[in-house]
Amino acid sequence: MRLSTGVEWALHCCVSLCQSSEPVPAQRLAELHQTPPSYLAKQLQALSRAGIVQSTLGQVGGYSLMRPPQSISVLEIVRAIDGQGPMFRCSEIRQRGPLAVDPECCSSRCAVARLMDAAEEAWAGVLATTTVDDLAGRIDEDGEGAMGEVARWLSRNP
Amino acid sequence: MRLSTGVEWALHCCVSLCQSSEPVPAQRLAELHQTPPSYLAKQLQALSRAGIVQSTLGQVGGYSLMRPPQSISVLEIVRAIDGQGPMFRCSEIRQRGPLAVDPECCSSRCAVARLMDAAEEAWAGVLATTTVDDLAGRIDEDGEGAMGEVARWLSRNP
DNA sequence: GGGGCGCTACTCGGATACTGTATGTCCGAGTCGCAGCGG
DNA sequence: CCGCTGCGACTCGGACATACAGTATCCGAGTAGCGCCCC
Repeated sequence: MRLSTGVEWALHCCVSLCQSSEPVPAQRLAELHQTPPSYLAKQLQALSRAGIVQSTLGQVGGYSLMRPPQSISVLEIVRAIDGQGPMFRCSEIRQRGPLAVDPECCSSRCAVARLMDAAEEAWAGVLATTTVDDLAGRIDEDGEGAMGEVARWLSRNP
Repeated sequence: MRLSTGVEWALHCCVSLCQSSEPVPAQRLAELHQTPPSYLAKQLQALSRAGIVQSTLGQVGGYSLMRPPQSISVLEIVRAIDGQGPMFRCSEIRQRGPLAVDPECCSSRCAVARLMDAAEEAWAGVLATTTVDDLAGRIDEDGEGAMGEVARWLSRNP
């Protein structure tokens, strides 16, 4: 059970994007984070499909946040990259084998699945209550104005 | 970020095992849950390495719980099958690229990693506070004495 | 000089290879129980 | 009748294939800006 590498990149990209009012090309984001440009593009496309970032075509196009960073939760980004499905998928073992339970008795989920769901909900809760803006603030505190540098670097022409 | 299929099987196996005082062969557990015997054996071996179950060799050998089911947490089992590593692995993006932060300023973890760690801790907390015994109890409630049937089936000779 | 048009350069987007992990399978090493034999 | 010994069958354990998802890459479709030409 490992999170995709792209999740980390996507999070950093969103944090970086909220420092720029103008669209930033994927190429430039890849340069900033020193990641494979083509692969990062894939992640950004996923964010675009999820309605988190907006893509602009053309010569001065690129990606920009679709909504204010206070209204974008970390969970949204993780789900967009990693997929919507639950981490635990019950295969209904109880309905198989010599002691198979009658299917019509299985209206409620298996106890194992219920526990796993509860755990995942706790996990998701932490991520849902943190926004991109929160994250940017924390990174800025850690790095003593690191976000300002990012903003300057993004606005600077290559 | 998907949990291994083996996690589900391992959990059900542990629940079943606490219904039998005598060792149960992997073959028989596979029959009970209708799973690939060889693959299930792999999971049981992992549980054995983790010190959760005890393996007994010989003609009437098999697997049995090494400790009372009240002292085995679900988290232990999940970790044994799925691996100990954290689900989020920080690649220290902040130390790369044109705005690389000085490595000696990175004594504390990245803000993104801290958040992910917190989320995982919340997840693990739920699983750590639930034991195999709890799980068996819940399954028994759901299935109206399902555990008793399992105990009877396991003690019955094939 | 102003407006329209075409070109170019740049962007994203999806279709396409490759790699690593999860899944699934197999056969060998080891051990216990039982039967047979001897005392 | 009791104890020892050998055999056999059953067990686990790790080494070996396969399938799928994550990783990485590329090229085509589309658009906006800019320069040029015409009026």
